[in-house]
Amino acid sequence: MRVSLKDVAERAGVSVKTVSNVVNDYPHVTPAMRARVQSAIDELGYRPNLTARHLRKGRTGIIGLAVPELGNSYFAELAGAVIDAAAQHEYTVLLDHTQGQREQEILVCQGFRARVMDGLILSPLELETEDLAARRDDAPLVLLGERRYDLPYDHIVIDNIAAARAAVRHLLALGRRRIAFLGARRDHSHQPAHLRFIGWQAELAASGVAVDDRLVATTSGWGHEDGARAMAELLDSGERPDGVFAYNDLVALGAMRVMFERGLRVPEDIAVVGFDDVTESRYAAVTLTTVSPDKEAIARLAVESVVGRLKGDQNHEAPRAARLLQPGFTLVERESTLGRRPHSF
Amino acid sequence: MRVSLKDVAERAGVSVKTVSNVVNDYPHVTPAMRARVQSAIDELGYRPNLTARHLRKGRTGIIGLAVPELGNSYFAELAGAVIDAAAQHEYTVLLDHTQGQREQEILVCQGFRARVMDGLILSPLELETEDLAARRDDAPLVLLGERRYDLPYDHIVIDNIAAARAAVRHLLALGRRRIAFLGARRDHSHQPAHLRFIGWQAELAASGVAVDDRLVATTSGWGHEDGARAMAELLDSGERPDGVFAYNDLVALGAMRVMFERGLRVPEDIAVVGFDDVTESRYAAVTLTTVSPDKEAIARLAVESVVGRLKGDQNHEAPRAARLLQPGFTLVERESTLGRRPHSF
DNA sequence: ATGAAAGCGCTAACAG
DNA sequence: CTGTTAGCGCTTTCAT
Repeated sequence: MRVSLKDVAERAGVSVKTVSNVVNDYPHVTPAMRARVQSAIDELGYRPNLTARHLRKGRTGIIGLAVPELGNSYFAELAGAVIDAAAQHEYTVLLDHTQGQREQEILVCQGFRARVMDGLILSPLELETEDLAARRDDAPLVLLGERRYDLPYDHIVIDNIAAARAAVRHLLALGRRRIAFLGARRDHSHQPAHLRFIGWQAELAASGVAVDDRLVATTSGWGHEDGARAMAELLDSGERPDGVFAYNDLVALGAMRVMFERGLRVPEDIAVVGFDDVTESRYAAVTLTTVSPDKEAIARLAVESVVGRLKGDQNHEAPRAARLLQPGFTLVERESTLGRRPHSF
Repeated sequence: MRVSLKDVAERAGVSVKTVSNVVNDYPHVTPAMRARVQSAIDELGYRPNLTARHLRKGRTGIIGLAVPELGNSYFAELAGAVIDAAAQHEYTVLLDHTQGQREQEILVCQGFRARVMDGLILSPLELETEDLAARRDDAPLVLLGERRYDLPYDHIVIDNIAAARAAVRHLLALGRRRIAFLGARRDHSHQPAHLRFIGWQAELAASGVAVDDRLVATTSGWGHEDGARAMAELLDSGERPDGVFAYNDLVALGAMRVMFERGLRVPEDIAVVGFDDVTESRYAAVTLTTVSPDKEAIARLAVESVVGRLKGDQNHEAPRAARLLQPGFTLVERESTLGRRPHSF
């Protein structure tokens, strides 16, 4: 059987409390006592039972992170950053993926298999305001990404409209006029992908370029395959854009694959801009120009939000008002818009 | 404050046990009783405290998964598969990344911030046999990947030598004779990357092709950047392979980027084979021929191994002997060896 | 500075 | 079929 505090106490001939003090680095313990207890701990190979500690303290030291899809490297890279940021605060991350399904997102934010998590970082795709409003769980929740909800939760997201406009502006500056948007939802008056779509529209309008609905390609998801399919359909319909702004890098890369297959040159025939700046984009045959959100900042802010509220609870402070935090982004210009650059390697 | 079983019991005018029975779907409860208790639960918005349950039952329902790097989509995709497989057994996954650092791998397998995990799935890179032998934690552990340890832990790994040989055989069949290996470690008599390297050597030798050490490029890691750097160095050294077998897809893709930059055609000048079959490889400008391990099988077997041992403990069964499980793999032949194929889109 | 005892919320014997 | 009770291993008053 496992060795408990009591076993160590018996072995060292002291009380449990003393052992607990040593384990938790309590200030007032005589060095001699500490040494005695420590050796008992070592001899018995004692390891504290975190579950018991958690029950007692009411906190588990675990925060949840729920993203749509780990196969999308943006979320994988973000998850890595969150794990690291959490570790800085001595928190562990429980990772879940929702496949972008509303049901799964609801389950996660209701804390379904939770109550193990002190707090939750959620990157929703299909979740509706009403779902979130119906949330019973009182653990701190912070939202990530483009979807907006008018509810008192911290929300961390870059300025998607500004970022999209910067991307489109870049294409316009290159002289492109027939700029397609890849990755809208069927109902584009709605979330998600809404803001990037709006940004695309706004920038075109501001530059006096006609907004052509035939240049908007909808997708069901946002992976390579969706981008490829959307691009193929667009081309099959007879449209011939000279620029493409994609919902994200994966969609952009999938679309580029189709362009290559059909003998279209990037950027000569079609210039392409993505969104996310995943590692893959830096190593594509034609490197991808893309909006690069500050992932570390996003991760850090998300963790700080959750941890901050947790600390607040603990100190019986009045809850802070919900905040909208906007980390920065940059437009990284690469070959898919600028053309062949000098060798990097 | 949170509502507990006791509160519900008072409200419903029954004992805690009865409430517990209802919550746990105990068979022998009268429908009337069940209804009464259920409504009390609903009114109070009761949610069971899992931590308490865990303490009581000695199990947390959480298994850990530690991979080197989430940014590598192979591991991200694998993690997704493990999460799904675990969910089938009603387990939740705690994900960690070790950055392929020995220290971190040791910490994880010692169950450092653990005791929260009932079991652990670890994909080690630098961990040594001695580290593992020194493990005190008695939670079930299953190992993933190429590294072998002569210790009584289940190990799940495809036949790397056979897979590497199949890859090299494919290149040889295409008439290539100067086949480079990208991604060895400085000390190639050693793990990891050992088996794939051995397979490369063995297949060349078996075909009577000279094994040329100058065609072996070492890397420090296994990302795009490592592949790019290794390929650049190889070419700078004046070598001119006609085939490349890379440790993994990311290394292969990184190397291909360099080939494109230098005007080398794939596969005409250099045919390339990778390893892992990440999604990205199917959408590259030149799609990548690669060894495709059965990720779902790996995930399923890993979870079943851990869960099986957990069940065994519970039933006081004698522990099963450690097993070596080898899921299958296939060689997926694409453009990087076969050349331009008919359109997919 | 250390010890004794209570109890976090739950499940599992054991009664009834 | 339902109630009583004793802990799971730990932290934490409250004493000393």
